[in-house]
Amino acid sequence: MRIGELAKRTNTPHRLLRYYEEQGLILAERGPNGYRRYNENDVDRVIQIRGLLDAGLPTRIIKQILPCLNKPRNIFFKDATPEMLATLRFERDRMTERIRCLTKNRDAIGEYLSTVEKCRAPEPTS
Amino acid sequence: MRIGELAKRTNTPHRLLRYYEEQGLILAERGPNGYRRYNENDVDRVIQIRGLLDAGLPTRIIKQILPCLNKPRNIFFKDATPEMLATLRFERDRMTERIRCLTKNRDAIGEYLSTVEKCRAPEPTS
DNA sequence: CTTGACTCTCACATCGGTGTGAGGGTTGAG
DNA sequence: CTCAACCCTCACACCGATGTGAGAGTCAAG
Repeated sequence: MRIGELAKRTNTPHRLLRYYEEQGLILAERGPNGYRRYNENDVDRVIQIRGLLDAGLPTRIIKQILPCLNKPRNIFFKDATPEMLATLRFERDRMTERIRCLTKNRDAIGEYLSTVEKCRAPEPTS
Repeated sequence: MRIGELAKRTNTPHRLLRYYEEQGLILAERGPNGYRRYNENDVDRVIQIRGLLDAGLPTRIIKQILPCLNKPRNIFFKDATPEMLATLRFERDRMTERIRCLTKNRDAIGEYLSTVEKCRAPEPTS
């Protein structure tokens, strides 16, 4: 598929797809006319990228962790340098901390909401 | 305490504490000399703010949800407008989505790491 | 052939969070 | 008194993610 379709299916502006490519997060083949060609996998990949960006990870880190993820477990074992592994552990722990923080605050919001609802319920609106 | 101590205890540059104040996330009393005075609660509050920022929430949203959180459940029930409640639900769901994404990717990193470790273990380094 | 929808590259703009420094007041220890 | 270590405000700079638009090529439908 071409960039327009990918943009629609991932709900992502063209501009950002090109940006992600520039940052090395996705790579697109080119048709003879110079147009980018994407495949089905790219849809999930872009969605994943956007999710991680939204969760506060910078492209630099996403680029490092993406190759180690959701792959048919074949590659990426030779070039796993100690520094790389350390980075991965560090980011994994950082993500755990983010999850902890988000969960705590989300639950607090939920609790607040249900409290409010309880206060409102006995008093019918009309 | 003054800004320096808060900065040290929250591991946050002065600049940002002033920025958070400017954005309405914290509010500091002022001593007669104009110096900001903080209390113990502000330590946790700043840490919480930083956690949320790191998890991708903008100050604008943090400002909205903070008053509904970790409070002695007393206030903030009259001014809970329907729009406000809708915002809260929306952000809560967004946070849930972030948690889902982070968890999935963190676990994938963990899996990768343990796979690598398993490959390395049987082969002593020396 | 023409037109409109799509694509390309390039470049400048914006926005939020953060860094940095200038210029100046306050305060406590020596 | 003086000096160091704080604090203040203000303002400009940076960086990463994103918006926007100009200028030009491609291509299918009419």
